[in-house]
Amino acid sequence: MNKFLKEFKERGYFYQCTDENELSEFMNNNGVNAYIGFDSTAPSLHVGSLMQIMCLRLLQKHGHRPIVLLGGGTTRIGDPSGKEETRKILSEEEIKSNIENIKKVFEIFLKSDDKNLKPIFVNNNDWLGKLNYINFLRDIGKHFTINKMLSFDSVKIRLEREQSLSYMEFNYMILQAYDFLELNKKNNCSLQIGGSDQWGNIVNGVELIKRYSGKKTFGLTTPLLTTSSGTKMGKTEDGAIWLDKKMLKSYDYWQFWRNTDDKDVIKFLKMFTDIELSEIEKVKNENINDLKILLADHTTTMLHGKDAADKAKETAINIFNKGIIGDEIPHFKIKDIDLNKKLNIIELILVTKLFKSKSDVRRAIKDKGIKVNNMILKDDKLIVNKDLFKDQKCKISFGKKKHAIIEID
RNA sequence: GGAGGGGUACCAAAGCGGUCAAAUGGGGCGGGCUGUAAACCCGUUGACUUCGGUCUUCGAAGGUUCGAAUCCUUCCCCCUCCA
Repeated sequence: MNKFLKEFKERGYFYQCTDENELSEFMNNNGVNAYIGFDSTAPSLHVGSLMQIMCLRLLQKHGHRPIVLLGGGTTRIGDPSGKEETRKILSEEEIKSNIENIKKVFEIFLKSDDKNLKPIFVNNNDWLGKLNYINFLRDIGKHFTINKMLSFDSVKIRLEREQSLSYMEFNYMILQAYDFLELNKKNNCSLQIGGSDQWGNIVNGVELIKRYSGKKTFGLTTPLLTTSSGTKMGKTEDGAIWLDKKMLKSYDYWQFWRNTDDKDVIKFLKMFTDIELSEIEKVKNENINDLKILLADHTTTMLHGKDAADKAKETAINIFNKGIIGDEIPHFKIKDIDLNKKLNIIELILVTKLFKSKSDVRRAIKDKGIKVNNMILKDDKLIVNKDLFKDQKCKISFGKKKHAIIEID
């Protein structure tokens, strides 16, 4: 088997392929240009897209060229696949700024030094935005039958659930198929990779190209990733795990991986790090917590750099093993004069933004969830005085994992 | 266009004149156990509070009533069936 495909499988990225044997042969004989489309509905990507990004990395590793499609055009429509309801539609300005920001993620994850493997960025708005409806229907629309379109899961589910599917969304699959055709023509792209929920859309593209220009192309899908506990990857208690320093601090990113479920650790090491599989094989029976640290180190280094990863690790050791708070913990400032105003402890705690309301804080105090300078806070009527601030600093902890420092300004 | 069903907190779903800030389940959060894990157990899950209460919520706006998520009117949205 082709070595890219082999590793693709071994790392757990493989779900389905339109024609595995031929693709394998094709990739053996050619440097392949392969594309993955990314949603531009948010200002950044989150961990849910990480497997796809890793796929692009793997392509480069094996001498193939990634094409990153940031769907300015399709984002304006909204993919109904895997969605229960119609998505909100974003304005063009929002999409544009999202795309700019998302691009940065790929600049981090993908190499640009080799001009033959350097990622190509495309925005499907460039061609979808210019389409002429009549021409499009005649050239492209004729290759699709409603009969077939109705048979796709993305459509069937919506119909079965008695949820409305707008004509606009119904067209999404045609547009995605057309994207593939465009990329095939313009960028010699012959492989589309995507999540398993994209299967239908991908197959449509492969078939459209076959009919339109008689060329053979391929589709490859990755499994829909859930954690061992069955929840969707990338969504946690505090929201999405963003691949962006501004939206999620590197310490929190490190923590996310450090807190991986035992059962997922090896799987994640394979999927989300570059550690050679033979190496993973060697260490897989080591202490599970050390492996989690290994995972956290690698993933964080990849995204935020070695320094950030080291710092995050150090911070974690300080917090969990030594009870010391470092710089990675959010710092907040309070004015000296405010301290003289008989400030209630609740108001002080609110400064940390760990809570959304006073009731929230009171509740947490009742649950014994708040510590001030490592002491459980029992009295919600405590008046803040300067004794709480050693070296001008006061530490507020919520649960075991959330901490903040308040400094006198 | 005609007939019917429905819109309840993060989600699902009860309630159908007062005892409803709203059952129950899921999710979230905290605590316990532990390994910063899983499982399990306990608590909690609108806001403000001098902890007595107070205020704002059940698609929207009005109305009836001492009192409405619950009744009436109008409007908006969703679904099913018929044409």
